[in-house]
Amino acid sequence: MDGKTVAARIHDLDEQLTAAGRRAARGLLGNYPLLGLAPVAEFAAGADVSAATIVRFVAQLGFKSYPDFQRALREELEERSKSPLQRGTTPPGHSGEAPYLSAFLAQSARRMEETAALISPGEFETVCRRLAETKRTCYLAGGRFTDFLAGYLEAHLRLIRPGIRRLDGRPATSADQLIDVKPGDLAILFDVRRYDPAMLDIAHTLSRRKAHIVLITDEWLSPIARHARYCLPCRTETGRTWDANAVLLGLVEAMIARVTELGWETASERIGALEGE
Amino acid sequence: MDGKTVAARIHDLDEQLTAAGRRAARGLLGNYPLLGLAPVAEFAAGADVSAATIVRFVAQLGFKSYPDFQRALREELEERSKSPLQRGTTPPGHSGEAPYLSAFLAQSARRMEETAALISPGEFETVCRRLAETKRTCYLAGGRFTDFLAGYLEAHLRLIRPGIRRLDGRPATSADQLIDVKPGDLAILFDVRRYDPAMLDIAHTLSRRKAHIVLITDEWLSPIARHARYCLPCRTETGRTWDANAVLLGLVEAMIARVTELGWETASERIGALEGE
DNA sequence: TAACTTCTGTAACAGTAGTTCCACAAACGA
DNA sequence: TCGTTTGTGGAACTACTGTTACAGAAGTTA
Repeated sequence: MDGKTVAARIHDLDEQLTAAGRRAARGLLGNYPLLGLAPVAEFAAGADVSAATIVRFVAQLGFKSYPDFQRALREELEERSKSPLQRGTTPPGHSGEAPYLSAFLAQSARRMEETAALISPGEFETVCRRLAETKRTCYLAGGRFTDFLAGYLEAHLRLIRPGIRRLDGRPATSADQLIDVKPGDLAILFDVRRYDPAMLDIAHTLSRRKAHIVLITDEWLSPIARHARYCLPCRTETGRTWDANAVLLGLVEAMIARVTELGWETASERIGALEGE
Repeated sequence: MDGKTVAARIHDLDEQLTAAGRRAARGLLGNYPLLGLAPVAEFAAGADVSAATIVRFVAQLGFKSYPDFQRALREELEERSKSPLQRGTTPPGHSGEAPYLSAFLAQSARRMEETAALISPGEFETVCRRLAETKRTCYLAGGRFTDFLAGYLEAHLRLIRPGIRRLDGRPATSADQLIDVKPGDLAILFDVRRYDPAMLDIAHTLSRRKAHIVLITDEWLSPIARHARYCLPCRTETGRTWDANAVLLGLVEAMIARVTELGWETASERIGALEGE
């Protein structure tokens, strides 16, 4: 027919799709283009709609029959395999306007890649190794918009190893929570700009007790950096009202993944217990 | 059947193949596996043999029917698209050990870009518009590993507009929290795999009360999708123990950014108040 | 709330695909 | 060279898949 990919056609329709049609579209885009190469019944089952809806959907895309649609998918797949450097799932042939979401996510993605250049691989590895050792207690804390990161990391680390303690942000209670800190204990602190004075206090205390601080921060570096033994900065700048904390979560997930690998003996049992709960 | 690829099976037969069978084999291997996904007649034409030969060839490979053979090819293709997750944009300048963090973040970045293709721009925009309207109450809830996302979104939305309510996960209390829900109210639910039954319950209740559900989920779609008016799926698959939830946070941040823009009159005052606090 | 419009799934239909049979052609052995 | 065996393609057959019509459900508007 014409040079448009099926995926592009789907995005062109977009608004014109009905509820069930949209489910079909999602199903296809979800595992593209394989679901479309299956028989109608299977496609329908996979997208949780009826076969009739699939046929209507395909007709709406501009194909005169289902086999016709499948042929287009196959040809598309053939083209793609011919030019191996076909990156990005969004071909540049997109018409006019730049979709807000694509642009935003692409920017976040770029920040994420830049972050890899910002952090020394060796430092990252060392931090993960220290986390995988179960001998020392590990403390976690975050500020106003980063506390949830501490929570996320805590939830996963608890599955992987014992000896995890999370500090809540209130200065009054944090003092109590820090009494047990021993020299050589690990503390992971999150602090991004509009840096939190309470976090700095905690860092001071930890430093005085000779804990080893791992700081996860932004490219401008929290004042805590002076007390930190390890420092993992992320590129968060967006030029908008809010910074990109998704990059921090990306780093956290990388840590979780690496620590899971390193402590797999311990972790696998514990995770297994979770699955069977 | 078994784990062998079709290509491997062909090589196993090899000697046992007849002249025409070999032509079929050559044709298939020539543009693998696309020719096998075509109808028999086309496969036959492409390999320059008769349709009957193709059927015999497929039977020889150990498949009990042609559709069965095609299913195997599709599954194989699916597997193949899952495995090259490791192909990081590894800069060649790095000697020695593989930079784990770079590879990981590159993968996350890639998932983020793919997510843009998965979500319809119009749907995203519509959801943001609805969020920027301050007339309706907006409810938020998340599951085990996604509750923090609801929390993050809540914290920001509260700054932008009034009428935000977060539901906690406990079934006992969630019922109480839902009594005030009015038809047309918005509810943003997070649910990723190992889908949370409690979330489904909440979705049921919301659906019964005619709330409009916005579902943020993974590419396999939570069962809540059936009740959702808007559905925003993210690519989270990593092939590792844990999925990539950073992508979800990326989406959430995009929503926050867009809603901030749309409701700037209201938002700027409120944010100003925060700065000066 | 009620009438209207639009959408969606079920079930019957029709067409096309995959399958099988049979006759012929080719290769091999006597 | 002839008979036998094996491989191959054409054509009829069958079964399944894609299609379509219809009725009920859902959503929308007054």
